[in-house]
Amino acid sequence: MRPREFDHDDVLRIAFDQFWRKGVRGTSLSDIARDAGVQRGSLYNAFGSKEALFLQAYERYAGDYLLALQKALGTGSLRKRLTAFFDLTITNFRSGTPPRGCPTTRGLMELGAAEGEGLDEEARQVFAGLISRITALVQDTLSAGAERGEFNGNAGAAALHIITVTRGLAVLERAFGDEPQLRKIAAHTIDLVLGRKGG
Amino acid sequence: MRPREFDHDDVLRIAFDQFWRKGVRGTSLSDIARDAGVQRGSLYNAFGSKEALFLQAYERYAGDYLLALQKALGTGSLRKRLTAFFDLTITNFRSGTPPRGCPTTRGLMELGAAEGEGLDEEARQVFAGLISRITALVQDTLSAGAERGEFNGNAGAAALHIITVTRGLAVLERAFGDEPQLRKIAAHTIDLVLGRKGG
DNA sequence: CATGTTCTTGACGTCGTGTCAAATACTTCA
DNA sequence: TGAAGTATTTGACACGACGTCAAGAACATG
Repeated sequence: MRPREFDHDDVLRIAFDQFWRKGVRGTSLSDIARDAGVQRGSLYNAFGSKEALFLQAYERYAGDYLLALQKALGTGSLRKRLTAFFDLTITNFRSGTPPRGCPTTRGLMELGAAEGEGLDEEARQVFAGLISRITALVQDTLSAGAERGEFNGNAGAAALHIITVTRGLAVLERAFGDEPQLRKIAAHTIDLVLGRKGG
Repeated sequence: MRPREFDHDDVLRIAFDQFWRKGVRGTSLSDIARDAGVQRGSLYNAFGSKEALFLQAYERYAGDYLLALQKALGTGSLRKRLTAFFDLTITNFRSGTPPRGCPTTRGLMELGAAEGEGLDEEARQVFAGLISRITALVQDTLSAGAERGEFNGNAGAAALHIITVTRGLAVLERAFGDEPQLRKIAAHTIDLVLGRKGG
């Protein structure tokens, strides 16, 4: 056994950074290889394909992202929690250091990756899994809020609604990039779901 | 002057159909050329690039789509109009004849097209323009409904909210493909915006 | 120190985009 | 009717990216 000359996780981080900054399509394995100081062939040997590499990098990110969301949803009044949730989501659209006019957002990266063919099905499932887990997180938060009398309504439906708005915001961000407006929409959504009390 | 041997609009239609079925990335100009019975070079001569061709095909589609939306938003009670609007939007996600497990939807095609680099900026603007026009349409409908007492609230904010949900549905459709659930979310959104009266 | 397994390396094949010059076909003007 | 001019078509070319493969290199194990 000959040991790897590079760190698996380092490459994953570097790859994700590139995918995020330049988009999946706009990032070649040569770019990643150069940045990571690794031969291109080694990447194929270690990960199999560009898409498999993306998937691993994405799943790694998804884990971190979920933890952050969980934290944001864990303190304060229900309204505060939801506000923090939207804040984190919107901030995340442009976190990092995007280049000139970069329209690529983490919030929709997986769509760019799946566009065309290839790992479509697998990327779809990974993405769907992330969405589901986020929805569950929000739903739990709403249910807990309901028990404290901060919300009355269908927690499942409301959570689904919130997640839908969240994904819609990602699309709008890509089209307009207007962050203040996104926050207005988010606030409005919270008002609608919570019934405007306290707003 | 030598006249073109193919019809500009025919090619646009054929190209859009391919883009829709296989995604922008998954469609090569060779595919379109073969389907249209045109030489690949002629496409470059006539349209400039794959992305320019996509943009023209997309703008053509956008015009048709807007007309259909306008029609859907034009009859019945406000609730009926919004329901028709969401129906058309959701149906449009999968209209046509997608191949096996096709995850590409018209609702997000432009994102796949813009992924990476190239015409990013231009595609973004075209997409943003379409979103804006749809938002205006919805807002007008809400304002008209408000005058008839069917809605009271901020028509602008509500329209933005609805459009956001719409784009979010497109993302969810891509992730889950579960149409019944999309319709539930749509109905819930209408309830939230209209205040659940009559539902 | 020999052996074997895995990783690395560089060359190759394929496909897709985009460019270019030469050939072609049509219009227009004489 | 015929010649000139112009835009289109055509096929070859260059380039970059993904993916494969065989040969060489480096390490663990006996």
